[in-house]
Amino acid sequence: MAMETSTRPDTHAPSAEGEMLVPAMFQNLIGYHLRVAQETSFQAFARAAGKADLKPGWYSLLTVLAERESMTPSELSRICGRDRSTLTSSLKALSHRGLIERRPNPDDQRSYSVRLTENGRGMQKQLHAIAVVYDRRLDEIAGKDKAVLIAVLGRIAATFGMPQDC
Amino acid sequence: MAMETSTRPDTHAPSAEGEMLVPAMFQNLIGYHLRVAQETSFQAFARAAGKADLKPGWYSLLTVLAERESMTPSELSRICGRDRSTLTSSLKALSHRGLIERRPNPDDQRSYSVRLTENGRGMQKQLHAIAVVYDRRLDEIAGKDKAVLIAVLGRIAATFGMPQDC
DNA sequence: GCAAGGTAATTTGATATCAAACTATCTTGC
DNA sequence: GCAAGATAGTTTGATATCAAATTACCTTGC
Repeated sequence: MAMETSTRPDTHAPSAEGEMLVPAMFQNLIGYHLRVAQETSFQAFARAAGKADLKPGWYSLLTVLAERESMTPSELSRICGRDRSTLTSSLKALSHRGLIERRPNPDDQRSYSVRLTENGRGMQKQLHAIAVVYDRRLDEIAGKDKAVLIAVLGRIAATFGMPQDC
Repeated sequence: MAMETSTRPDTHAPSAEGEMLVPAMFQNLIGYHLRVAQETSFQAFARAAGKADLKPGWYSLLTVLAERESMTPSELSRICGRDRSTLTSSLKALSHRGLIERRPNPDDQRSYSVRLTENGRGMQKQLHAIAVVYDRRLDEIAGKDKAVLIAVLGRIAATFGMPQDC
């Protein structure tokens, strides 16, 4: 079936049973392959991070914060593509653990801004290191097709990532 | 930067604000683009399905069942890549709504098999129709790169989708 | 200046998910 | 046969997510 698995075709029983044979109806659906690839690779990252007692879900939050002096929850929500109500609890946890700090916005009593603490920056760096390791494997897998892959994925995100309707 | 966006560079204000500008640190990470592309495109499908009062999460379950006379929950779990405990509640809901039926396995009292009912088959067809519509847009976006895309995604899934360790 | 409507964050409620503990049953070794 | 261990499914507990409702504050039109 083409697709040379390349690495060790016989050690530690890699074939076996579980390999998740693709249902025929999904065979030709990009969405299916996209989903499976994303889920499996993210779970690998999450397992590695979890083993080091790091919360994989915090990675993007911390990273986005690492690139800006400070942001409001709503800005973070837009950039990370998570609902504001989701961020409420994440930010509560991050702040509880001293990874971020909040400070009131003097111009708007409803709002506040968050920024990384030193600890938060440290955790971001650790998570980023793990992410980079996993992404190197993705690089190898993509090989010469990396640029095409990223371009296509970018177009998908741009097309479907619009506000609501279309 | 190569990657001719091709389609309408100016109509209906595509730039605007919300476009989720990619954080610099993620720019070169395949995993990031993979995640965003998957999430946005799946959400589009889920919204469309939800509007028709169909549960998008049931799609893969029903589709897998549509291709086999019957299966046990454990087999479904392996094929769909969901934990067995997750399936317990899904199957309860599906069966509650008359979309599947369970029948005891005479050879093993612990187990049972599930199969689609006529209604279940109908719902699968409706969901599949919606999925196909969305996938046609993915096809357009991928264009000539579709084969490469699917191949790379397949390799990613195969690499990371192994049992546990490596 | 004040009422009407908009916006920021939170709370609440629903769903999906996994992992670990549990129950019931089956299989194996002896 | 029967005890020990494996397996099928479920339950329980934790987390992540969204959507809708809520509260507090801001902005605008007049």
